[in-house]
Amino acid sequence: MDRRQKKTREAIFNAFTKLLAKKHYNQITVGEIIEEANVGRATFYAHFETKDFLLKELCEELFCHIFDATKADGEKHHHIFECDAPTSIILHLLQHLQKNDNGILELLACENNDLFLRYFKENFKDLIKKQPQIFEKKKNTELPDDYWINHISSSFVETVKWWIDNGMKESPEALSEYFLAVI
Amino acid sequence: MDRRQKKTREAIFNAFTKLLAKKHYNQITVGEIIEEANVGRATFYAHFETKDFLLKELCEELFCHIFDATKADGEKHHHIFECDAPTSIILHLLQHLQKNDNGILELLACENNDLFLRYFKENFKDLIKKQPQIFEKKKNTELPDDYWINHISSSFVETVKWWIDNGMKESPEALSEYFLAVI
DNA sequence: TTGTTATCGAACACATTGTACAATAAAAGT
DNA sequence: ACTTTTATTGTACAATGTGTTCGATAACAA
Repeated sequence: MDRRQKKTREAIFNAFTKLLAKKHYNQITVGEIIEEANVGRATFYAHFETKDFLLKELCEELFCHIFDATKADGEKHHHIFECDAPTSIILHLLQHLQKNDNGILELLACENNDLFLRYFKENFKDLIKKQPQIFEKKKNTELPDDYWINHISSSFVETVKWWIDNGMKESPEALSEYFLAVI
Repeated sequence: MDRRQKKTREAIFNAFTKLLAKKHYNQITVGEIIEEANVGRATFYAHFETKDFLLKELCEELFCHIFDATKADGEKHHHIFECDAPTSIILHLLQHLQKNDNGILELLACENNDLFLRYFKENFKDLIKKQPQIFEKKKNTELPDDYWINHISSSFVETVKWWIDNGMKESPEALSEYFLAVI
């Protein structure tokens, strides 16, 4: 990709992220974004069809990044943990979040986090579907698989959300224990 | 309240609900609402400051209604169930939802249900906070109360969401069992 | 009946959107 | 170094939506 394209794309993402931390998505205008990004109006529309597409692409970049990193880490540390127990995966994710590489925390914490949380949950669901053995349900219960996967995914997302909203006082280890306790 | 005011307020709510079942909130214009409701533009703004306020008031009416009904039912049938076990309250709520008095199902099922689900969860939280004895956590775990209440509330909302998204094939009794099984 | 109040329709200023185009600057190919 | 291609820019533009104003009309309450 052209160096110029990367630069403007980056600038628009940064400006958008900065604005999202302050205002609700609905109240952010394209005019504000291009002003914050120092980018021409036509340039914006050359990159993104609408504001909605911008949001979508931002989400995809962020979550691809964090979940790919998790998977890569999982592979790398496979020998250390010697099994992919739930604890190790959950911990990896929480620690990764705590580091806050991409400013993802601001987006998960901001007022209109619905869309981010939805993407978060979908990515987590996929993670579980690919490795169903890590969260086996108790064998005496008659739950639909689909319901079970949905339940642990949303519980995890809600756990993270609770964590962030309460100032992230707890350690990733403690939070991981809470989560595994209710599951 | 004036009979005319009630009428227009009702008409606007109905039009808005109808549109919400079809289109995303962001893509609904005031123009469409007043056309569907057969109401003058100035009249709309005499009732609701903005579209956001309309949504807020609609949510409040709906959930006040359903949770008040639940509480009232709870009182009425108190002698039948003889205790406020989780089962009876959950069943009441699910049966109430299944009846779909206020067209609330369409709103919970529609594309942009985030706001409704949030209101739903908040109301459920309040219900639990007022009667904390019905969902006691296991005594050997060291969970923060706040985390626990948040967890069962969001799990219940997610259960209902899953139910609706899957066509509500299960009976309220079965769904209630699923929910209590994972809690 | 009389006074009050909600509604109406039309008009209005204003903001935002998404597009078009010619000029300019940066990148890539030769 | 020269040329070609491509991205960016600024401006202008039509189209749409927002929220307000105002006089006229109809429904309401006393």
